[in-house]
Amino acid sequence: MNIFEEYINKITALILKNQKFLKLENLNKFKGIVVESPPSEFNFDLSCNAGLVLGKMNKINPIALANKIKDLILKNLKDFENIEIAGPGFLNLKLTNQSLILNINKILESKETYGKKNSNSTYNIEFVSANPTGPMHVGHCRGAIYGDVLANLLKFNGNKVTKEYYINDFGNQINNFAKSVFLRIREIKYNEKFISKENLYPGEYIIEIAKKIIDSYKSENFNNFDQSLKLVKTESLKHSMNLIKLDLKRLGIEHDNFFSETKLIENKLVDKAMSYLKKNNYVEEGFLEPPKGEIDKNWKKTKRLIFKSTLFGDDTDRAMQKNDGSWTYFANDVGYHMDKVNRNYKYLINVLGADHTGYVKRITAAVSALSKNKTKLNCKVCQLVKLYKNGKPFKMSKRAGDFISAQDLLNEVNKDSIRFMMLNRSNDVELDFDFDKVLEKSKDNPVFYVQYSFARINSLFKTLNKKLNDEIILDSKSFMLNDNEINILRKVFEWPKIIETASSKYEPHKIPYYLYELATLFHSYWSKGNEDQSFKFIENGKIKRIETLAIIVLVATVIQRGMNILGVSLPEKM
RNA sequence: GCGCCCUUAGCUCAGUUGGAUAGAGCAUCGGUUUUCUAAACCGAGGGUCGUAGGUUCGAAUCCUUCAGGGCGCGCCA
Repeated sequence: MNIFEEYINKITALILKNQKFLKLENLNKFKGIVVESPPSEFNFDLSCNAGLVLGKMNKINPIALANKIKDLILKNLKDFENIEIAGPGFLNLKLTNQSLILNINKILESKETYGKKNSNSTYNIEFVSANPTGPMHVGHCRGAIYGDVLANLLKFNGNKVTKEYYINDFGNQINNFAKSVFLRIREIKYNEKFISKENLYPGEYIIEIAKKIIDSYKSENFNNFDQSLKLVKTESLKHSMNLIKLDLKRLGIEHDNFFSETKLIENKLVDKAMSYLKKNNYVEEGFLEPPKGEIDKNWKKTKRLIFKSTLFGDDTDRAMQKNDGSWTYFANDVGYHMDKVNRNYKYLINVLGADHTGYVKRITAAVSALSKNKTKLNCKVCQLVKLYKNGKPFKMSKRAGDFISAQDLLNEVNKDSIRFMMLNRSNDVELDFDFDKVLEKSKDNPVFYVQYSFARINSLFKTLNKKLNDEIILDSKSFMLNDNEINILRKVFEWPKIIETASSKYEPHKIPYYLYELATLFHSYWSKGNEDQSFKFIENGKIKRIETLAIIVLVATVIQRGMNILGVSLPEKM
């Protein structure tokens, strides 16, 4: 249930029925008319801009029109005890106690599903897809959490979601990775000094992987790289994917499907995609202009297969083949996305890091071409994470191998804080992540703040010897909400709207913001009892007013739903 | 040179299908604990929404200009 939706429907139906009386010729499908919550200083439950919007369309004074609509509503709908015209022509509406009770009961009944925006579509979310040449670093965590929470959110609404990881286990970097492991094996086994070179991976984890391989293959001599390549490669990949999966698990993330680039090629999916695109004249042999950026001495103007991605909004056409005629990384990815398209998802989402911004247009173009514009690929880019420690920037350099891994982070900070903090920003702004702040147990740290409100609620129920899901019966004769309660209730009414915008725009960060605001209202109400005895909830071991209990259960319900979607735990006691 | 993102209080940021007096947290200053968890609460100060135009009853939000910051710009992955 969504109270705003409910009343916009009632009000627009009423206006439609009385179109002639209101002298409205143009309704334009009520575009732009909304019911929302008014700014808190007005002390009303709902606000509607019908007078403003329809007034403009029909050239009628908005305040006069709003007044007429007000009379109509009061005469025909019994839900409101008071309506006022405010500002340039807003209708501010106050619900009767009767309808407040009705709406509270609806939420109490819907509990598990409160806020759900019913939908039954299918989604594929590709996220993380970190190169399997080493463990995840902190930067990967942001996209990982973003993708995971997006999946939770879409699932909450009833969609089928596949969480997918594309393993780039093909190409030069994997060979370099295998070579690094091979040389470390030689170092351990034969005391050959490992000399770090440009294309090799220096990290400590390479040694760990080397040791594991030596243990598992005691009879192997590892004398010749070419001979050992296949073994070392598969084994190294297995171990580093395990490292990544372990990190993901510690973050509370589990993918449904791991898609291997090597298998993609073995199954000739790229060739299939290419022949499809050729048939439609989206790919043909040709020449490209040299790149505009840095000069590349390996660049050659030779004939090769070109994808005409400019037909689908890209800035330039893209090469599908390298100098030696083999497929480019992009061509492989096109093959992969052909497979995704063929799996018939309604929506495809790719979560990318900031360093892949330049990739968005071409892959989006590819999906348009592959699906004849039927499947929409949406690429969401997560901006950089800037690390701080003691308020000072913490630099990472991948080259020297001194980057901060997800493990380092997880060893210092618990998963709940990482998840909440990484989501506490819109994905398209840079995020400052301070190791120290995230460990603080105070209002600075929003995770604790929200968790604490839930712990307080639980402690209250413990004192009352009641359970959160015990039935609550409100008596309409004596029903009365105080200012704190009505403010909390109005916030609770907004929850479905938060879910709706967060999921339709793929902006999960709205959830932590909202939960923080809700927790603030609750803490504020709670603390009132410290200043004024009469605001204590409990007297002689019993709740003073049943309304208070109802409101508090609503808060707990929404916090549970919200934190569940965020994948952050809610201790009952802190 | 081009593309994407960003510019809102001293700091970090919410707020964009155009709406009411632009909001939080931190920091600063002042207050609250015999009684349901002070990991909390209450109060005060703090703004030319980067610049200049435009669209209209109305713009932080839409369009254009310019400036500043970030990321990227391969036939690497």
